Amino acid sequence: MSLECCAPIAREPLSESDAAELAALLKAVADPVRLRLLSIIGSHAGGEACVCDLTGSFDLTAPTISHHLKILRTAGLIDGERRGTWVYYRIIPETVNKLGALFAPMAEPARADLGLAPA
Amino acid sequence: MSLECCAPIAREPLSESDAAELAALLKAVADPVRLRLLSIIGSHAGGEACVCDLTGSFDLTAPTISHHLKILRTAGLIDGERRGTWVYYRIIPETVNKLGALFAPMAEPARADLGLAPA
DNA sequence: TAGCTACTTCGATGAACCTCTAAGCAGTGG
DNA sequence: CCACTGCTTAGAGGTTCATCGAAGTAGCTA
Repeated sequence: MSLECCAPIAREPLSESDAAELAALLKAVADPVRLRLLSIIGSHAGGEACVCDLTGSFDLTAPTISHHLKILRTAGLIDGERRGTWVYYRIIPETVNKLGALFAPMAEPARADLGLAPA
Repeated sequence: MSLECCAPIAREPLSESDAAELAALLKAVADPVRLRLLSIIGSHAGGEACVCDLTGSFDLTAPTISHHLKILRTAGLIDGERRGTWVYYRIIPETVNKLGALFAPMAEPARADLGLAPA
């Protein structure tokens, strides 16, 4: 899937393979814990956060957090790097932008396209 | 959740309740079949499509398509209306736009915010 | 009324998923 | 070398989910 994968969702029918790839990406963010992980990492000072900054925000065990981070990393949404004792995660903006492009703002009525009503 | 629910994902940490609501919305689109259903409905002439226009595009039974349409409708992504024999579905743009706002384009480096280093 | 088509609801099955505990790996420091 | 902390991997248990066949509802037509 290229960086600029697909037209906005309502522009033209998605191919089966594009839909599969986008669905996999969306499944990675379709979880409240992972959504909050992303937002915490992305808004953290320096653009990155170590796992120790994350576990405190959840009533979950460390292995569970690690599991969610792995899913985000596998999906290409974040990248992790070990520096000494700690592992730091950072958002990969290109992947997030792909989702933004998919749901790019629609015109509200979406009916002008048809020549139905000039008014 | 208001129309303009949340700041972009990487701007500030999501609240637990916002994350839960957004995750529910994302789970509705995190499926290749539903993604294609949305794109077919949205790009169909007239901005709407009847179920009979949809089933032909999938190797799935009618109950399964109906199941996916119900999930999209429950999530507020589409709206259905019966006219005579057929049922027509239409995208609700406001809900789609909510997702677009969540993944609004990020600046690529995202490090200028810190005053860490101009160079 | 009866019959036909379009679509939805119901109930069941098998796969995928979130969470945990236990155990393993990496790095630091006595 | 041993102990300790930070994080990940492995395996298990309970829940959710996609899909199907069968049955139900809604509308048209004769």
